[in-house]
Amino acid sequence: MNMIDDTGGKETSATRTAYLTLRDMILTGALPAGQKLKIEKLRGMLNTGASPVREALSLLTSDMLVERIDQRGFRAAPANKANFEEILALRCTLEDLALRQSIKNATPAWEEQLVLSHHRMKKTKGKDTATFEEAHKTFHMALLAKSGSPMLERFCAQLYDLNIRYRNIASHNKTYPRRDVSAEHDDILDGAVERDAERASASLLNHYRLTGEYLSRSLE
Amino acid sequence: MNMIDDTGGKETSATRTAYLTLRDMILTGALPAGQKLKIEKLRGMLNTGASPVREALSLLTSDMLVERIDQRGFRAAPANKANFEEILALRCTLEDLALRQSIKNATPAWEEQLVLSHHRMKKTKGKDTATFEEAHKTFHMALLAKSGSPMLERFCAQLYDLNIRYRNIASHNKTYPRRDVSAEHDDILDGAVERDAERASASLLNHYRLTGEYLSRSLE
DNA sequence: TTGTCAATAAATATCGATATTTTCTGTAGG
DNA sequence: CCTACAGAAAATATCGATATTTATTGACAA
Repeated sequence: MNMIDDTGGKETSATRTAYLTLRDMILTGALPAGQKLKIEKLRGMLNTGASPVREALSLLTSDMLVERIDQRGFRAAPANKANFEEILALRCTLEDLALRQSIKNATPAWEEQLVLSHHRMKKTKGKDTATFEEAHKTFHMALLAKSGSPMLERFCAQLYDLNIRYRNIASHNKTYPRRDVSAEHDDILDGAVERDAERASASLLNHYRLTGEYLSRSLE
Repeated sequence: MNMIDDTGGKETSATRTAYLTLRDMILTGALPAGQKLKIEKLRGMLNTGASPVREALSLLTSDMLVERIDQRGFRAAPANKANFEEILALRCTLEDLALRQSIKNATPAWEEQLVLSHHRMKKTKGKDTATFEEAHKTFHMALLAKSGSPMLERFCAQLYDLNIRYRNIASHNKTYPRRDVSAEHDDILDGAVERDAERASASLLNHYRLTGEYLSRSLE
């Protein structure tokens, strides 16, 4: 089979590769919201067959990143202000819930994982965006990791990604707000480590709403 | 092409047919929880090709009814007590939220749709289970229809189906509880129509928890 | 001009055949 | 007696080729 990877070391299926690539392209905006996703074209980009592409797109449906219309193909999920605000509101509700439960179920291991992922996130400060984004997500998910409800965590992760997508879409407008995001993260961490649900939750929601308000404005 | 439907009137794709059939089989328990879903076998059952089957299974992943493990196929989502209780808890949280928002956004049209779907549900009392179940779901979803958040409604619908699945799985144990489900529905409806969020929500959660407790016991 | 409809072009959906990978099984070595 | 491993069998994943469906175009009649 002919995959670009002639360095020898690939271990994953064509479907998975296509899934990850397409996912990334939609999240970063390389594939614009609402755009028709034609199999032939994607098949060319990823140089793979039609079946893996179709399957990857079907899978992306779960993440609400792709819409499927029977008999007339796939398209990148649309993006608009209302949808963004819906995501933000849901996220606040669900993460608040998950965070409080996590604090209730807190263990030393959880706490240490928190400190660790927070530290690692800080270390990525200078590096490229993708590296930071990954560490950032890891930190936020670590906060929820003891909610005791895998499904709730899954919902949160899904909403997190959708939110990132809007961040990427909006970041074309260059005016970026210069607030102290790092301090906000510290607050959340401190609240969680001290098992102070009120403080942790307030910091978290504040963190989301500040970004949210800014993004919302750039989506007019 | 050779589809069983020789009455002439089919309008839907093979993938969609496969999706609906498989979905139903998993929800009713015809395909037991945790079971390996072999393409060849399913291809035989549905007499269709491998592609529609694969695609249907990928789609069912969204509904958390099927698990996909890269390179080693699909299986029906597992079922156990912990998962059931997780679903129940999430459902209570999310539907409570959605119902309160719906009442806040209530309109005459919503109210009338509620009365209508409730009436229709009552009329299915004697008929077969499938007919009742459909009307029952319609009524419950109508309650949430004005939440203002399509994604929230989608989550609720998803959880609703997962719950039904457990009902079907557990119903093998014949001892069915004889409570007045009809009265419970009336309570919810009354609360909603009178825009009494407290009452409606309390009735709804009571309704879920009563069934939940029973089901939980039969899942030992 | 404008709307309708057939012919054409494009894209999706599906099939059947292989290539790849995983799982199973029995055997030889420790 | 168990463990590791080669070979066979089974199942998944993928390809390339068609059948079907939807979208487009352009001619013709109102």
